[in-house]
Formats: sequence, C-alpha cells, structure tokens
Amino acid sequence: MARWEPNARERLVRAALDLFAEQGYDATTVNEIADRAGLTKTTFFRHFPDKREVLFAGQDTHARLLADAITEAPGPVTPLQAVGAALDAITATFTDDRREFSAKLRAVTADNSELQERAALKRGGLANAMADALRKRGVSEPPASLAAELGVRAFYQAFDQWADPVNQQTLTELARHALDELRAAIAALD
Amino acid sequence: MARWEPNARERLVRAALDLFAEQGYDATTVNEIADRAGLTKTTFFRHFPDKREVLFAGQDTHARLLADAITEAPGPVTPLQAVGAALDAITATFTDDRREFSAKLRAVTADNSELQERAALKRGGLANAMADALRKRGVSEPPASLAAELGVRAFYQAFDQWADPVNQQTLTELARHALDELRAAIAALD
DNA sequence: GAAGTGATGTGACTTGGTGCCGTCACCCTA
DNA sequence: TAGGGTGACGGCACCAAGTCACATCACTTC
Repeated sequence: MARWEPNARERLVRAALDLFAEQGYDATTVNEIADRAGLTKTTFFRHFPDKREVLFAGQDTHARLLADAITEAPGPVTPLQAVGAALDAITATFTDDRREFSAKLRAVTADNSELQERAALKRGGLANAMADALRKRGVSEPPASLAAELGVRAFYQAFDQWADPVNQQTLTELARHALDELRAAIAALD
Repeated sequence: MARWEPNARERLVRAALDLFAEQGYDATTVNEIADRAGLTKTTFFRHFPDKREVLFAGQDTHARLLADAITEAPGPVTPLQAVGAALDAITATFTDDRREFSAKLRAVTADNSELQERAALKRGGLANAMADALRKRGVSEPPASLAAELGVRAFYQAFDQWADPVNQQTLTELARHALDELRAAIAALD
C-alpha cells in the first residue's frame, strides 16, 4: 500500500471539504472528491457510508470523549459540574491549528440543508452520549437529558464563536462562559 | 382534476406510511408509493421534495401553529407560560382519530436512521420557530432558546406516550404534565 | 369554441450508493 | 526463497432517488 502518502481517509476528508468550499456541496460529485484524493468512488464508500459522513465522521469520537469524561469525573458532582468537566476535556483537543478547518466546515454546513440534517443527528448523538453517561452515574431522567442538552448547546455556541477568527479566546474558555450563561438563564424561564 | 377522489397528496401520504409499515422504509420504492396512490413517481416529487418528506410535511404547519400561539398569548407571561400556551394550542389539534396514524409514524421513524435525521431537523425547526416567537415578545436570548427547547422536549415526550394505545390520557394532559416535570427537574441540575 | 391553466404522465438523464470480482503490494511462514 | 494469506484498491454493472423537458387532458373563462 502507498504508506508514504498521507492517510487515504485524511486525503478524502481534505479533498471533500475543499471542493465543497469551492463549488458547494451539491455541485460536487463523489467522483470528483475521489479523483482529487487520487482514489475512486468505490474506495470513498469503503471509508465513509455516504457522502455527508465525510464531514462528520469525527463527531463519533467526540461522543465517546464526552461520555468518558463524564464517567470518570472524580468525586460526587452535580450534573452540570460533570458536564462542565466533559466540555473541558473535549475542548482541550481542539488545538488552534484546527480553527481554519472548523471554520470551513461550519461555512459549508451552514448553507446546505442536507448537511444540516446530518449535523442535527450528530448533535443529538452527542447529547444522548452525555445523558447516558450521566444516568450511569445515577442521575435521574429528566435532569440527565437536560444537563446533557445544556452541555451540547454550550459546546456548539462556543464552537461557532471559536470558528470566527475575530475571536481570540480559547475554545475551552468560550465553552465555560457559554455554560455559565446558560446556567444563569435558567432563572429567567419562569 | 379528479376532485371526486381524495386529495392526491393525502393518498400519497397514506400509501407511503402503509408501505413503510409493511415492508420498511428502505425496501419501499417511490414508484411503489406512487403506484399504490394511483399516480407516478414524477407526481410524487411534485408534491414532496424527497422521499422522506412525505412523512414530515405536516410538521411545518405545527411550527407555524406554535409560533402563532406564542405570539398571541394574552398579557404579560413568563417564557414557560407562553410555551405552555403553545403546547395547549397544538395538542388540541391532535384528535383521537390521529392516534393510529401517529403510532405508525413513530414506529416507522424509530428504526430508520435516514428518517431519524429528518425528524431531528424538523424538531430543530419547531424549537427555532418557538424561540423566534419568544424573542419577538422581548424574551432575551439564552432564555428564549431554552424555553423553546423545554417545550419541544415536553411535546415529543408526550407524543411518544400518546402514540402508545395503552395510554388513555389526552395529548394535552400528557404535554402539560411533561412540561411540569421538566420545570421541576431544572432544580436538580446544580 | 378557442385559448388558458393546472395537474398529471412519459421518458431520458445524473448521481448517490451497493455488490462482485480481479489485482497488486505486503507480510508471514515453511 | 517460494508460496499462501491479507488488506486496500480499481473496474464494472446495477438499482433507486431525484431532475428536467415535453406532451396530454380535463376544466374554466371569455
């Protein structure tokens, strides 16, 4: 195999994101993506179950990271504290060299409903993973899902801000701030 | 036009839901759906933008209903009270003869990831519609989205229970109860 | 009764996605 | 060093979702 070349999977992701950014998602064909990566359509579908997934495959790793962080949070903590620990753990993996990639991903997803659909599903997956982990720690049902939802909401809001190069703060800082804001907003509901 | 026959659109929805329930979503072809409705594939796609949408087209109406109810809620109300009024308004439209249809829809959606994706997007649409309406009433940003999220969550939970024929309560009662539970759960977050 | 309008049918086409089979490089072992 | 196994890839045929241009047919309206 061509091991001197970067990962085939990685090449496919890069080629796809670039082409989507240049021409739009719909105007880009799987054959084009594979061509730019020096591969074929068949190989593309061996690495990703469908065209959308090439952009979101990483999210599954995130779900595991979040769940693990909640499971391993030390000592007795409130649901929101556990969620905060999970956010700290995952945001730490977003080093600054991933910002451009993230910005592109966000822009491409923003103007295509097909991708928004997949994004919505993945977001639900993150929330479910966190809620599951919380339940395994003994958190009861309405609070577990609610805390997980707040965590996901904080993460996405922070991610959106972080993808904008204007913003200089760390993703971790942004996420902590977002979660604090949400916690405070609860009081204004009723 | 064949006005002596039931609505073409309605026939397509019925045919699709029945076929999905009988054979599964993937195993059912758009041609089959159109055939059973006495139409053709082309006509199907004139009524629905894609195969999934035949099951979820109604949700767009729901989004408008929820938003209108929030906009027209009388007097000064808290965000959660406005959301409660919206739930009352929409659940009132789910008469008991829609239960079997709803149960089928829920079952079909449950075991197909493609449909879950669309459902996730539609759910987000409902939440956005309510949040928009709340903001137009002057509710500030984090609370508006949170109240909308709680409302959608209560609605879906109630809907799931209502689709199960074991449950004898009204959808309105179930939704009110679900929202109350969520309101109470907030205290256990931190 | 002729023109217009709206809903439908027909058929060709593109593309996402699946499945089968062949090939080639690499690795391990006798 | 020969030979078999394995894993990644290409080629090709195929199906179904979706698009589009064009024809048809009933019904309305002037």
